[in-house]
Amino acid sequence: MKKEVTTLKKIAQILEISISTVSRALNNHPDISHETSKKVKDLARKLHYMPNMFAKGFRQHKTNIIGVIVPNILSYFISTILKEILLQAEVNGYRVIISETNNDVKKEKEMLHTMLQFGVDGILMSLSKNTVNVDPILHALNQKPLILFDKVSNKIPCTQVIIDGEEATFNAIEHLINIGKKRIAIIKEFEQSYNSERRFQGYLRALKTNNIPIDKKLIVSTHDISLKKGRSLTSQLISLKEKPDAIFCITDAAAIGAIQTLKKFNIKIPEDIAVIGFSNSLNSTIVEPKLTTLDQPGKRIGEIAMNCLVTEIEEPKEHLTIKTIEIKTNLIIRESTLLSI
Amino acid sequence: MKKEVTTLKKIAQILEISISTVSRALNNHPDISHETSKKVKDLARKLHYMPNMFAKGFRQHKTNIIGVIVPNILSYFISTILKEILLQAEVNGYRVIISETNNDVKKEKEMLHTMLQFGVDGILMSLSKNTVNVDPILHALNQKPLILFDKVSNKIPCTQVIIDGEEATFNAIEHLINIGKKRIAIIKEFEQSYNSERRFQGYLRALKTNNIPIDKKLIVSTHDISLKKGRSLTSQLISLKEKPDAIFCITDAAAIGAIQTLKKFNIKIPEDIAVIGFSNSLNSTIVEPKLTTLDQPGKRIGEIAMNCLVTEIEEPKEHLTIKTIEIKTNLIIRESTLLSI
DNA sequence: CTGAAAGCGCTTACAG
DNA sequence: CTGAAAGCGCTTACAG
Repeated sequence: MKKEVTTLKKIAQILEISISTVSRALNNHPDISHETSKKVKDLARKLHYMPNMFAKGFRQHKTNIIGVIVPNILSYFISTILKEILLQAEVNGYRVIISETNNDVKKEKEMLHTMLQFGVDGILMSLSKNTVNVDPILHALNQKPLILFDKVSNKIPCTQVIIDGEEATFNAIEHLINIGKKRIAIIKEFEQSYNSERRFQGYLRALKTNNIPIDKKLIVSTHDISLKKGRSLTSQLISLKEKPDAIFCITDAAAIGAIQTLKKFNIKIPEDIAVIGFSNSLNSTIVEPKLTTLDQPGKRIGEIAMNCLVTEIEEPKEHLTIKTIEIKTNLIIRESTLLSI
Repeated sequence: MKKEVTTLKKIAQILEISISTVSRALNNHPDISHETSKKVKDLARKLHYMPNMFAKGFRQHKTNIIGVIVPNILSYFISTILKEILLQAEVNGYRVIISETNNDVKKEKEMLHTMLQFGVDGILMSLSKNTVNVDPILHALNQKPLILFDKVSNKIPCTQVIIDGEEATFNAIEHLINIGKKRIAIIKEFEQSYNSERRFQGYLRALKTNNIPIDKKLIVSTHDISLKKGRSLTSQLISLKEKPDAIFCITDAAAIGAIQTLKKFNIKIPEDIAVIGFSNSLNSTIVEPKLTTLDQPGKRIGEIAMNCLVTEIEEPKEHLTIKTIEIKTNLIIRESTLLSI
């Protein structure tokens, strides 16, 4: 079934010239006469010649493959980033190998290893939730260009591309304050989550800037932020003696859970309690009331990360240094905070 | 910056044995003495030896890379399939290169070409919406195992893995009939969509089986099925003199659009008009009322497609024949058809 | 049980 | 302008 493949050798034999000449002709080497070059190219086309990338990569120590490692491909935000990475890769002539860790640190390490072994030219990576020991990553970084995005770590001296979650949250909280909210709760993850912590810092700064006292009862954390947890933590918040008048959730999923619970208890949104999420996911326009949320421009992240990687592949850096690129983002105001004051 | 890499040669030199022996020791060749083998393996570990997969693949004409081509990675259904493909690939020792066509036929052809050139061992593919000329695919199929999933074509003699959309839709329509609906509308795509047509056949069969006359006014088609189109086509349907009492949409997105429009016009769901979608997407549980929908087991599709591909890679088939694997699926009944009769 | 050698398909410094 | 030859890192048939 499998067809015989055309090689340089075959073309050379038919044309009765050397393999070197064929190779050069096909690579537009200036030395080759126009005549020869044309002859070779015509025949190559006719025979559907396809260079064997393996031989080529092997020879040139460049594979034009980049590896991408992400925790979970099902996340819409991650998909958006991947989509842009694929596009940019194509534009720059790279193929993309994707691996998913499912937040398993052991797998993460293995995948990093496999990718290096495969000779990828560089790696784009979003850390798993539980990555504590960064040694495997440092080891990889020593061998090939590596760039982190979204889930990053300041223990790794490389380029890192993230959303400016601190400022974004700051703006979201100020928006709540502007519509008259004073008891603003936050549903976040535990401390080990870098993104959650940045957002929490924004929350704290906004309260401080506006002279609103911090009430620890309004700060609730969970290990795995999700729609369900959004529901249960909201139940917890509304059973407080002094209820919150707004809830900021560090993900849309949790915010949707919050909305569902508030509706169940007939609490008016946003009059009694306003809600803000983070992601601008598809769902945020499907829930009722429509969710105010922070945009998460995955496209920008993917674009910048990929372009940085291409640059580092082509011009390897001498010294490893941490360089964080923070992308500004916008608050998208919808019904869940739309108060006619 | 880049570290010196360990090769067989280096290990051989240090141990003062031949490269062949090192290679055999590492590959557990039975000939090698236990002692030598241990010595080699220990040193290899110590030096972090990683076989150069390019040299290996090049030598063995096997890359352990498979290519996946899909129209759009942002679709939740596609992501689910990809997730399972990645998992199965890992289990079977394959790496996965993913490309996205965005329904561009020209790109589809290029990607197919690039993948072959890259020496993938096999290809998993979901056709773009506009694929008419299947020659490039037939050409690829002649060179490497290729399996289609979800978006398939009966013009291509290969294994194809799909949802049984005909039966699924048949069941959905019978469910509507069982709750007393008689004027059942369908929102579908135009004829060139294979999946849409299969679902439409199920619709027709269900009506026929239950002696319900077909009313052409209740059959509406669009080129690009979407939430927006769900809205506008629903407006169209409810402006009919004889309104439908149920709407079946071939995607969840369109069904959500339908629900939004019905609510806007204060039409009761499901009492006045019931709605069913297709996908069991995340959104289907977020809309209110929650959407009755057909599950689309992406996991099963990914699993079966990948396993078929691995089989074909390991035991190439002699003759190319079409073989369609249809996966049964379930109706998930939620509020949008939950009538207390 | 081990080694020398050929070869996978390609590129490129060297020679002419 | 063109060719012969080496070499990328590995595997394996052949010989001992």
